[in-house]
Amino acid sequence: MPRKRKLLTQLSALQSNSSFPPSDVLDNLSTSTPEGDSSPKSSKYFATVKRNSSQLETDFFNQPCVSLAKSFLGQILVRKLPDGRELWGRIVETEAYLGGEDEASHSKGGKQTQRNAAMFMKPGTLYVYQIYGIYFCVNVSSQGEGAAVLLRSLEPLRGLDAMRELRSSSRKAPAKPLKDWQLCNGPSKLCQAFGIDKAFDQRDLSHDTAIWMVPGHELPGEQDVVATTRIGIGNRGEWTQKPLRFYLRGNRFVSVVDKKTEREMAA
DNA sequence: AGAGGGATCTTCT
DNA sequence: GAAGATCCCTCTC
Repeated sequence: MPRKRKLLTQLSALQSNSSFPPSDVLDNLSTSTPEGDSSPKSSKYFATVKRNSSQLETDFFNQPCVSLAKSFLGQILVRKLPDGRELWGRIVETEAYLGGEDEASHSKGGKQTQRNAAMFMKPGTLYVYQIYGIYFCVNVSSQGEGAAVLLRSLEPLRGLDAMRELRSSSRKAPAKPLKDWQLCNGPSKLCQAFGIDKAFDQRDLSHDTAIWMVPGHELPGEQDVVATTRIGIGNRGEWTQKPLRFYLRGNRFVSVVDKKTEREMAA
């Protein structure tokens, strides 16, 4: 489905009331420009009003890892940049990393280190680590000892110009401007686009002022979620093949599509 | 369209 | 000392 039409669908769903999400999400929408990027900085008072009742809290994050990984799909990650600009992205792809027994997890064997400490913290705590010396990945701690959910892809909703800047700055050739679908379709790309680095490690998603989540208005049903193997974990025995990656079927912003699994799904 | 390699550095063995 | 929950560019078919 064309993107424009999809956005229109979302918008009309919002405006035709529905009790969900609550009012301040609507406020955000109605006070933002369509572009969202060049909007004037809001006052402190307004910013305070903006982020309270609708944001996802600890009780949401406090669910088993696989359950949380699926529940994230369709929810919205919000990032407020130092200059006041807000970035919005709809979560479309996640991976569950269980503690202890999961051989592909940084917390395998139940071992806690300085790096992975955030995986053992309260649900909703961010675990950010550097990979290959140059990139970052962001996880959210879930219920369960050492368990966390990796955020793999977002559908950019607001602040796309800022995302493009952040993504392009760390690349070599100026090249062509990135397409919308290239902004956040990968765990390290979304970190770049949202300005998430090591400084966000161990922060609490339900109390931070620079990053938080709000409920999405278009949540998927069972049929819309593809469950398949995780990406880039190498050979981890039986854990290599477990269906612990989840993404929205048919969404253009997913990083890796598994057509075979999709064909095997019941229509 | 797909394969292959380089970048780059922290963490843990 | 080696590996790594990645990305991007280049080469080849």
